Amino acid sequence: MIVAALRKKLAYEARKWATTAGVSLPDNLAVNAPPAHVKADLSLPWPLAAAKAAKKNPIELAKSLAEHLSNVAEVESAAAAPPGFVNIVLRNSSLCANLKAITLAPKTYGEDEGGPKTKVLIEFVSANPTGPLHMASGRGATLGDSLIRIMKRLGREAKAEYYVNDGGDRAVLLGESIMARFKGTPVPEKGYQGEYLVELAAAAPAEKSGWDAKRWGQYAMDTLLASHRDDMKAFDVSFDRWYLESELFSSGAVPATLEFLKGRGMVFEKDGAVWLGTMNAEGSTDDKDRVLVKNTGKPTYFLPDIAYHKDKYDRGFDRVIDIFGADHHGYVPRMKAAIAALGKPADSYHAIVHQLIHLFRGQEAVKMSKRAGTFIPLRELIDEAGKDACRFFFALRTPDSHLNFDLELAKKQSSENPVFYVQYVHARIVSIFRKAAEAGLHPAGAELPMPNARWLTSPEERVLLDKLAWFPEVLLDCERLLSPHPLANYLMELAGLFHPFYEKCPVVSAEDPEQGRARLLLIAGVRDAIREGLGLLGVSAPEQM
RNA sequence: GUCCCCUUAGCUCAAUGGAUAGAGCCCCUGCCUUCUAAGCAGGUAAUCCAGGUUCGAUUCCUGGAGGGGACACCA
Repeated sequence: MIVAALRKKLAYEARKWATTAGVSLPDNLAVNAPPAHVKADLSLPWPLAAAKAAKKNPIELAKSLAEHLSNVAEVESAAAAPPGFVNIVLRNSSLCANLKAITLAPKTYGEDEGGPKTKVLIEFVSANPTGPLHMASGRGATLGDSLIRIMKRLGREAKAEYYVNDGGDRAVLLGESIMARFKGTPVPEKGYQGEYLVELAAAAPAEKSGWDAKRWGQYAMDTLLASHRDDMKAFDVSFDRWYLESELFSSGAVPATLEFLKGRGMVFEKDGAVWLGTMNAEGSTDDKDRVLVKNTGKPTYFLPDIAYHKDKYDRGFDRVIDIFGADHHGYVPRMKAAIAALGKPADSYHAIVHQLIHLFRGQEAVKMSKRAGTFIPLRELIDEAGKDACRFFFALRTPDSHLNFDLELAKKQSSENPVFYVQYVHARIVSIFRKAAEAGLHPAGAELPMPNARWLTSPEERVLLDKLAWFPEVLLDCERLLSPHPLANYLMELAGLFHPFYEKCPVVSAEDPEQGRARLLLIAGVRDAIREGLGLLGVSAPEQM
C-alpha cells in the first residue's frame, strides 16, 4: 500500500467516522509527514479542522478518530496528540509491501489516485530563432520537460510544444543584419547586433555572395533553429511538436481567429487600428486594451499568439500551460485576457513565470560570455558544467525564486555538489548488488523475496522504508505546484538517509543471509527511486563513479 | 508612477495555514585492515519590520524597508 492509496483509504474511514461522530470534515484531507520529534509515519490534522465547525474539543475528537483508524489493516497504531493531531504508525509489513510495489511494479504510481482526466499541453522555451538559445531557456526547458515527464508518470496525457516565431518582419530584419555582418556594413539600427551573426555569416556556403537579405534571413533562421534543436537534444529535452508561426499564417488561422473574436463581440476599432477589448472583458486581468491589427493593416504579434492558443484548445487540450521567463511576466495578464476573450475557463490556462538565473564562478558574478558577448548561451553552460549538473541545479529551486548557479560548484566532483551527492548513492547501491552477486547472496536480476517481519526494523532501515513510501506523493506535489523542485529536494533527503544505513547495516556481510536479502530489497527501492527520480529530472544515474 | 518575483542559520535553499522551522555547504571535534571517506557520528547557528484574519501565521491580507525584473500600434 503506497501513501497515495492509503491516504484515500484513511480519508474514507475518517468520513465514516465523521458521520457517526456528528462532525463535518473539509473537502481536502491532507496527510502530512510528522515533524521530526514525533515518532510516527503519518500525521493527520483533521480533528483540528473538524473541531472548529463542530465547536468541540479537538483532542477529544482526535482520540475518537484515532480509535476508529486503529482498525485499518495497514495501521499498527494511531494516537491522538495535542492540540488535536492523529499520529499513525504503519505496520512494517505494509511498508515492506509498499517496497515491493516500488521495486516490482513501478508503473502503478498515482494510478489509483485518479486525478483529472485531462489532456495537458505545456509550451516552453519558444525562443525566437534570431540568436542562440540562452541560459534562461535552460531553466524553462528544465521546468517544462520535467513536468511533462512527471505528469506522464502519473498517467496524464501531456504533450510538449515549442512555438517558433519564424514570421515575416523578423526574418527580414535578421537577414538584413547578417548580410550587413557579411559585407562589413553597419547593422540596421533596430537589427540584431549580436556578434554571433559574424560567425554565422562566415560559416554560410560559398554561394552566399549572391544572396539577398531574404535569402540571408532564411539561412540564418534555419541555422539558428537547427542549433536550438541541437541544444535541446544535448539538454535531453524533447518536444512532441515544433509549431511554426508560419504554419499558423498559412493555415488561415490568424484571420479566422480575428473573425471569431469579432463574433464574440470582443473587438473594436479605434485610430485606424483593431483592438481587443481586454480591459473590460468579463474575467479580464489586463489593465489596458491591446492592438490586434495595426493601422498599417498588419497584425501585431498578439493576434497570432491568440490564434495559436485557440488552436491548442481546438486540438483538444483542456489544460494549457505556458512557461515564461521573468522578462515576459507582463505578458501574462494579457494572455489570460485573451483566454477569457476566447471563452475558455480561466482555470484551464496557467502561466508559469520563472525568475532569472544569476551565474557565478565561486564568489564572482559572471556577467557575459566571452564567445557570444552580452548573454550566456545555454550551450556554453552545458559544455562547461555538464547536462546533469545544469538540470539538477535548475530543478532544485522553485520557479518563483531567483536562481544562483555557481559554475565552480556545478563542476566539483565532491559532496558539496548536490547532483553528485545523489548520484553517488545510486552508484554505491549498484556496487553492493555486484558484491552480493559475487558473494552468492543474491544472483543478479533475480526477484527478491518479501522480507520476514523481523527484518528492516532498525531506525536506519525504518526511516528509509518510510521515505520511499512518500515518493508517489512527491510526484503529486510536483504536479500540484507545477514545479519539479519537490522531487529534486526529496532525492537529496533520500540520499542523506541512505548514508547512516550504509554505515550501520551491512548488506553483503549481514549476520543472516535472509537479513541481507531483506536489506537488498530495501536498497533496491532506494536505487530505483533515485534512478527514476533523476530520470524524471533528465539527470543520469551512473552505475559507477 | 504602475505591475511581477524575492527576503528563513555565516552561504545556497526547503517547509497544501499545523506540533520543538528542515537540509546541504562552511567552521570545530572524532572515525578508513570489513559492501565506494564523493562517506559517517557529534557541536554552533535563522523566519526583514509593524499591524490584521485564525484555535493556530514562515505561509494568507494591509502598510513599510531592502534586492531583482517588466511596463511599445517591437518581436
